[in-house]
Amino acid sequence: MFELDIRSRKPIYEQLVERLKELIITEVLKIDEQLPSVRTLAQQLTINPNTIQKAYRELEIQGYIYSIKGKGSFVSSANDSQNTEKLHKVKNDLIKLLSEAMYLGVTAEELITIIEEIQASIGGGIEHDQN
Amino acid sequence: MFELDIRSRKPIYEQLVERLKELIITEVLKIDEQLPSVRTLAQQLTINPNTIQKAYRELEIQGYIYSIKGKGSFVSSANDSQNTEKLHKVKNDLIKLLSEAMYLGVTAEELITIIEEIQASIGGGIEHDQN
DNA sequence: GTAGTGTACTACGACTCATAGTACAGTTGA
DNA sequence: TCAACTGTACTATGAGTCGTAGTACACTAC
Repeated sequence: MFELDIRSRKPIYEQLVERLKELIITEVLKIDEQLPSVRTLAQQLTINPNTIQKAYRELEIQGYIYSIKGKGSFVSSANDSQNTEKLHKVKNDLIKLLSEAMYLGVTAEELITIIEEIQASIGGGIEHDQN
Repeated sequence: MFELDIRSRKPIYEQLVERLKELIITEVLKIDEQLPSVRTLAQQLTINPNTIQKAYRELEIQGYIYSIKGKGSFVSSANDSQNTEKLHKVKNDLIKLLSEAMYLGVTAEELITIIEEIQASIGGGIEHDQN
């Protein structure tokens, strides 16, 4: 489920944040699904529970999960009021990355194909839920 | 030209790398154009020349610039053999970010519009050069 | 020879990260 | 009511990274 790259410059808690975010976005983890507990995941990954807690806290701040003392941590629904600010940041990052991709030779057509592939794998599911 | 966010968690040299990369990608800095020298830019930004050198070295590793001892640092042309590996990384990052954007409610149409806008501002220039 | 250029190294202090350890608050089920 | 789970928060410590100051070498151009 998780592959931590201990030798990466990227902090372990950030790798966790990214990986969990991916699992939520790709709907491997569903809304209201419970995440592994801080202690359980720490044991599984052989890292400190505080490190897990730091990742979970960041995900909560970004609105991806919610936590209840005594019960656990769960996946949030996507429509969160925080998202407008986060959306702005994601769009800014996207513009930079898309520019870089095009600078490196990726065509607009290739990029559009990537978007369509993503839409087919997750976008359709979201639209289906909205019916 | 540069705005460094001293309070950012992001290291200064990484901010420099990103900003210079943007200037190269958007063709504010042109191929073979000389960058400010390490010492000059350090003075302008009131930071250490070693910090500048670190940023310039990273840009050189990524293939965006080339440096000549005694002469200076210059913008590389885009078609560099390293780019296939970097392209792969950029594509992977893009897929994640595009997925996140769509998860947050950005439609495929909006994303395509963004791509077209980028293409209009820099892509056209690149295609023009290829004529 | 001077004045510019890049490059590399050491040493140091500040900061971040991950850890170990501990403790408190809450929930649930027996 | 208690045990076993859950989340949350804190301190202290060591390791690693970052940016700095300082220094020195190699190169180019005039």
